[in-house]
Amino acid sequence: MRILVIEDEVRLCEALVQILKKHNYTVDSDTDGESGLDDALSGIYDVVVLDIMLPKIDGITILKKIRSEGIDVPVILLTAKDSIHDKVTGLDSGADDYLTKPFNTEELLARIRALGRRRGEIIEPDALSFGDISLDTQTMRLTGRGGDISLTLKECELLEYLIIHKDVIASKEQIIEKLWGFDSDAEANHVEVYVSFLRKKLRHVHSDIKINAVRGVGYKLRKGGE
Amino acid sequence: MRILVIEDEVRLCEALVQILKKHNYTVDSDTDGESGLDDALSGIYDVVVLDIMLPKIDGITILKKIRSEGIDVPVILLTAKDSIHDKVTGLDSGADDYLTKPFNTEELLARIRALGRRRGEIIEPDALSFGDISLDTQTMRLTGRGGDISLTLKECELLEYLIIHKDVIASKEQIIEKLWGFDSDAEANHVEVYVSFLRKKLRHVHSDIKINAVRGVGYKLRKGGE
DNA sequence: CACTTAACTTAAAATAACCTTAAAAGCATG
DNA sequence: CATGCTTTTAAGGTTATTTTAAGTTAAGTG
Repeated sequence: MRILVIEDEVRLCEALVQILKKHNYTVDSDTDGESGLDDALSGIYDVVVLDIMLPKIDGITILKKIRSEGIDVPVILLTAKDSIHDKVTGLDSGADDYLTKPFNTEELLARIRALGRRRGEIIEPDALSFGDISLDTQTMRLTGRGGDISLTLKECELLEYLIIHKDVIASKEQIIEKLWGFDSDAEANHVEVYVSFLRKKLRHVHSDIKINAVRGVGYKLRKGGE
Repeated sequence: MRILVIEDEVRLCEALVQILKKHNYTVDSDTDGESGLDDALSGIYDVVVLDIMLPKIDGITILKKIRSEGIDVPVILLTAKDSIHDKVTGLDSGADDYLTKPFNTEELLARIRALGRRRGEIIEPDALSFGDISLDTQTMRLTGRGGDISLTLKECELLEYLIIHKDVIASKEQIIEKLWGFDSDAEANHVEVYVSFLRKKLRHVHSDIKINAVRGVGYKLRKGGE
């Protein structure tokens, strides 16, 4: 997952890069329209985050050029103000989404994920992380502070689900639906078994992450110091 | 935090209401444009979730009417397809955000929270609270002025019921019906036992909330200075 | 004030949820 | 078709929660 950020405000640009990298995306950036356009035309990116107001070449022009070259990478426009005009022009020119400054991290990340879903592709970061562990869903490897280990498909899916839903308690029903499908006859014990497998592997990589069972409700990840 | 959902697909509508309620929002809903508009014009909502395709009056018309009445409640549009046209029309008409079906819970919740932040207000779920306590029904944790503690399922349901019905005296029969179901053979003593459990936990978090027994009638919460 | 009844509290029993492990079954690969 | 790996099944053990039950306290009533 490669993201290109084109934004001339240096501080904002760096902040964006840092945030995205933190979430395990691969990120490049430009601070002017000219080099931004060059990079965008390379066609190697999965998402472009594009400011409208840019030195040398403005965002809308870049967007039009990209599209006229037949590159249909998802583009998220950054509009300086709450200017409907920019939005409309941007969407007309082939943008997939816009974001009004100031915006926050969560929102940007949500939109990037949403873009992936909308196109039916999966624009996901290659690795998820939580506390002292990191999960590479591509290679299905779990890395902790004391080594790494490979997971089976179901283990990986379960941990992925728990990390993505780290803020809520994931019920067994939800987990079953996700891992075995909506009308499977999988039982609660399936989940319990995999939770048990995962806990063992978490210990194996010396992570201090715990899978907390909330009786009658579901499971929730917990970091060491909580 | 009051949310209005206007959506004609009954199943989707109910699902939305349930999900939002589960996250401690107060939710009303309509399944056609006419009653939807009526409710929206009341101006009491903090967010409106509005489907575009609706019987009687379509979403865009509703949106325009709302705005022409000077109500600037945040509106999230639900667009049936990936139709840029709908988005642009919607944004022109004064929508704050849109969501393309199908979408998932997380995304909707994120957008609702994001809307609040963007406007600088705090559109947060009412973490069910009363006096000096606050109850998170998601994690089943009770927080008081001197720490927090986890509740069991029944304890949580009981306290939730008491808080929601804080203005009236909750009878044991009502409580039994809510916690154990309509035709259970649960007895009055069950309620008494759980009231006792709760009182102990309220003391544990140093709350000054009291569960008042009204002889022959039921229970009612009371704040410290009452 | 004595009596009755409702409510309170607590401990112990029963139940249901969850955990773990081992073994069987399924599946792909060489 | 044998091997190794993943997934499912199943059983027994552990613990948290719910229910039962019994003794105690408090409130209302004549």
